[in-house]
Parts: sequence; C-alpha cells; structure tokens
Amino acid sequence: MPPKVKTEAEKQQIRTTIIDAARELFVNKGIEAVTMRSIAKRIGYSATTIYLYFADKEALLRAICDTDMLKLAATLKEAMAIEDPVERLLTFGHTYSLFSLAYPNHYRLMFMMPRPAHAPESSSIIYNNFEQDAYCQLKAVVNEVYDAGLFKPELNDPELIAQTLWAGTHGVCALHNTMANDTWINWRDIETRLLAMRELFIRGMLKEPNE
Amino acid sequence: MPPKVKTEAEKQQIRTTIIDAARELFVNKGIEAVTMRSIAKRIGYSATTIYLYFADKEALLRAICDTDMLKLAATLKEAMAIEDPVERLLTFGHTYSLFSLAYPNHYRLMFMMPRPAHAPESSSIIYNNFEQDAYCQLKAVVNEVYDAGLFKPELNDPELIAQTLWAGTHGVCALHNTMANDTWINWRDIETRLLAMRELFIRGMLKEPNE
DNA sequence: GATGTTAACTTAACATTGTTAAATCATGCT
DNA sequence: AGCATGATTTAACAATGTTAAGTTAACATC
Repeated sequence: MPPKVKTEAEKQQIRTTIIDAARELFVNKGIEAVTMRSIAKRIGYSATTIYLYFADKEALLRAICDTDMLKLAATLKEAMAIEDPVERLLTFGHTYSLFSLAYPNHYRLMFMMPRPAHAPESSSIIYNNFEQDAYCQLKAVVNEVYDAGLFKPELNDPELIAQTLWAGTHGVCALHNTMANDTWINWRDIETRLLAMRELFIRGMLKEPNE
Repeated sequence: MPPKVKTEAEKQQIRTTIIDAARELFVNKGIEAVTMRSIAKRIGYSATTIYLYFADKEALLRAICDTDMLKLAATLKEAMAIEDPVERLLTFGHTYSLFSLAYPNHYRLMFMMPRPAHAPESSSIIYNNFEQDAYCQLKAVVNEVYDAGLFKPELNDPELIAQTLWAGTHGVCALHNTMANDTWINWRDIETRLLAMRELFIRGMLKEPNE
C-alpha cells in the first residue's frame, strides 16, 4: 500500500525514522546489530526501502554519526555559559568525556572508526561552524584562554594546543571504550583517570597563579 | 593429498603460516580484506582448513594480535637500554608511537577495537610478564622514574601515572589513525603533535630541574 | 600384505549479510 | 477509464563465516 507522492518533508521524516531505528539497535545491541533487515523490520518497511533514502549502509551510518555530532555540539554548547575561560575549557573537556561514556557506541562510530575518504559535502554538518562543529567550539574556547594569556608562554600555537587537549582527552575515553573490561590491566577508576588527565593539562599548560 | 600424522611442531608451523598470510592481507589491503577464503587461497589450503587450527575468525585475529603484541614488547625492550630513566621513559613512549604509525592496522586491532570479553588464558601472551607485556614494561619504567623521585610530588600513584601517559600517547596515535585524512581539521604534523604531547608530559609530570 | 582406523583435508551446503533488478501496487492526472 | 509515475516489495545475487559430510592417504594390526 504505497500512498503516493511524498512531499520533501515527509521524505525527511522517513529518513529520521530510519536513523532513529538504526540508532536504537546500535545503542542497545552494539554496532554489529545494525543490519539493513533488522532496521527495516523495526520500522515496518522492507529492507530495500532503506536504499531509497540512503545510498548504502555506510551512508546511513554516517548520517547517524552526523546527527550525533550535532547532538554533541549542542551538549557542549551548554558548557560555554561558564564565565571563567579556564573553568569553561575544563568543563568543556569533561562534558565531552561524559558524552563518550554515556554513548560508547556513538563515540566509537564518530571518533574511533576509519572514515572512507569522508567527502565533506556528503555530510549534513557544516564544518567550521560554531553551532555544529565541536572541534570549532574547542578552538574557540582555547583561543579565549590563549588571548587571555593564561597558557604557559612556551605554548604559542593555539590550534596545536587544541589538538593536544583533544588527544589527551580522547586517549582516556578511547582506551576506556576499548579496554574497560580487560582484566590484565589494573585500571584506576575512569573518573580518576579523567581527573588525572585534567590535572596534567592544568600543570603542563596553564600558567602558575604567580606567573 | 594429506600427508599424515603431523607433529605438534608442524602444526604450530601451519598456525604461523596462516597467521602470516592473514597479516599480509591485513597490512596491505586493510582489515576488511581478511576473509577466510582469501587467506586460504594465499597459502594453498581450503578455507575450512583454517578452522582446524583456529576456532573462528575472531580467534585468528586475536592470534595475530598476540604475536604483534609480542613484537611490540620486543621493540620496546630496545628502549630499555637507555640509562637515564627520564630519557628512557620518553623514548619508550616515542617508540610506541612509531610502532603505531608504522603498523596502523595492527594498532587498530590491538588497541582500538573492542575485545570480546578477552579470556586471558585463551591468549598466548603471558600478562604481567616483563618480556611479553608492553604495559608491564611501561609500569617498570614509570616506577623507576618514580622511585628516583623525579615526578612532581603531587603525583603519588605510579600506576595512575602510567595510565595517564599511555592515554595521552594513545590519544595522539589513535586520532591520527582514524582521522588523518579528515580535511576539516587543520592537523598539525603528526611529529609535531607527538612532540607537543611529550612536552606536556615533561612540564606537567616531571619536577623542574631546580625542584 | 590386506584391512580398517584415523588424521588431514576438501567439497558441498547453509544461513546471513549488503545490494540490485524486476515486479507490484496505489494514487493522481488527463 | 486508463495510463503514467512514484513508493514499495519480492526475488535474486554474490560474498561471507561456518558446519556437516565426504575423501584420501598414512599408519597400525592381524
């Protein structure tokens, strides 16, 4: 029973319905549970219908990825309200970490799996846009701390600072994501490890109070 | 033409033949190229023969992983020759990074993909063994620096220090592994980023010369 | 030395996957 | 009424991991 002539808005609606179904499988059953047929069953469509809305599975996954990038950016934006720039930077990083802990599967998809050449125009995200691009936000926060002269004088490349901060935080989150259940390592509590990394940033990047 | 009755050594030989073939596909064609049939073709066996030596594909992959863990540990051991403990620690980390750059596919398999519950006895690696376990080596190096009193006094948990060092280094390596070709980020050179992380460690963890 | 047992290996087959080509089906237009 | 068209499904294909059922050759035993 195909009701005919779908408006563009209705098509978009179906797109998000598919994305939501895929995301649900994804979050609950893990990444390998996302099969085209299972998604289709969940929304009462046939598997091939998905191909009318997404080129292939890869495109669907990237669409999920994009919507969650937007969600991450929206979440991070809340940290922007904090006034003190240093406090804002630290909270920004911690919010990012909490996101990675709350949505481990999304985090893996977004930041731990190889992207296929990633043509930017095939993405619905506008990069270098403050509202949509979390990395852009990070750069902004870092720049404010930098312009306030609060980083150690040896550090003179804000973009490199941002990339180092990201790498350090990502390292804790990613190792936890992958190896939290590996018993051969006597892991400290994840909050402890995040705190240790934050303190490393403070001691290694920020000026001493008297400097 | 099955020549009969294989000694245990011959069986082990076939095991490593399979592993080597799988590794080769793996390194050159990427991780998704490792299909049981392609491995089999490469060594002139039938695909099902592999199942006589490995329970399933997962077990084969973990076997590759294990042998490369050993290779990593052996590589890292060279850094142990350095006398100055701080220099040794830094070189240790850098050697680790170079390994991750030289063998990105192995690195992904070893440290970026989720392990299935990872029963330690199903692994051929002896954990907490200095010769075979890279993390154990890291702990040893960190402990020496710690015992020499060269870390900042706030840092009083060597294992946490080790985990933070690992996380920071892993973060740079893993982000590079995943996103090196993402053009929406103005990546600094990978060597520059590794250096920045090392300097962060130095400034944030080690005592000042005059302390 | 014939015979049967067994280890090593292969062939055939199955279920599941992503994906495409062909068919169906309902609606809107003329 | 009839037809064109878009939305959807069914059927089918190729590839994958994996298992079950053979096949073959070496060894042991009589």
